[in-house]
Amino acid sequence: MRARSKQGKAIHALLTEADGPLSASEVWRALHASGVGLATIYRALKRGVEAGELCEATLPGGQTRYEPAGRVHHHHFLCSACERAFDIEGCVPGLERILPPQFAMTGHEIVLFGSCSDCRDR
Amino acid sequence: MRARSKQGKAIHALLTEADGPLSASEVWRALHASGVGLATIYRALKRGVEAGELCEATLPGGQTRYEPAGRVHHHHFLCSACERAFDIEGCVPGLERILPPQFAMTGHEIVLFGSCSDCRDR
DNA sequence: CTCGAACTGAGAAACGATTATCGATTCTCT
DNA sequence: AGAGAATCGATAATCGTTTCTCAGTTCGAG
Repeated sequence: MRARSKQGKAIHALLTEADGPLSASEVWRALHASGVGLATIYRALKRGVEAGELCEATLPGGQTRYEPAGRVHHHHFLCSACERAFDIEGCVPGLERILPPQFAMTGHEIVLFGSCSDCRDR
Repeated sequence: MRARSKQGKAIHALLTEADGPLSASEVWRALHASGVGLATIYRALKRGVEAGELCEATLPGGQTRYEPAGRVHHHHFLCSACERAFDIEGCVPGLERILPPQFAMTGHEIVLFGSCSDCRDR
């Protein structure tokens, strides 16, 4: 196993410190100024998922978002204005009560929509 | 205003009778045997949204799904095997309790994942 | 019935997201 | 330092989805 490259460290650090899952292009927006190419970002994200260090967040929207694996169960807030996703702690009980019996549930995702603090005033 | 065409009626009927929101390609799979072209489906879906008769379901996945507008509040089940979406009646209370105060919530979506009845045995 | 507007099917084109390719660079081990 | 493998950045290519174009058809008011 080879050590993580400088670029790989930067990508991983960005995802770890972010307020929520990031898409490849969001990572690129943050890092291309320091010379990181888009292909490198896609490669690092894919490698991260294969290595079990990252996982894909299943949110609405055209692009895959990534977050560090192994986080405690949480959900997401999606800002309709800036399209950013934010982590939300906690969950709600009673989901199995609305599940019809013919389905076998393996997971769930709750997405709250609205405006984030940066966009709510404007 | 012109009356709905034969094709438009078929598309609307399909969406109304479906178990959940359908994507353009799902509609096409159901109707191309009767000679309906893919472009017609995209045009009818877009027209339906503009006319307020249809709305887009905001679910994870690469394609937009459509359902008749004006349905009572409900959520969706997404089969991981066949990728079909199904309507689920009901909702759960307490979502506002997990919303951090810096966000302004305008809506929410709950997606349950798992296997539908057709896929759970295989 | 006649005309023009709206609609159609087929296929080409556009689009955004992602992946593959290239030669150059960096890393790790010896 | 030197060899070989992994990674890099740039860019071309690919992929699935959606839109556009065009010539032919259908609708509906007059």
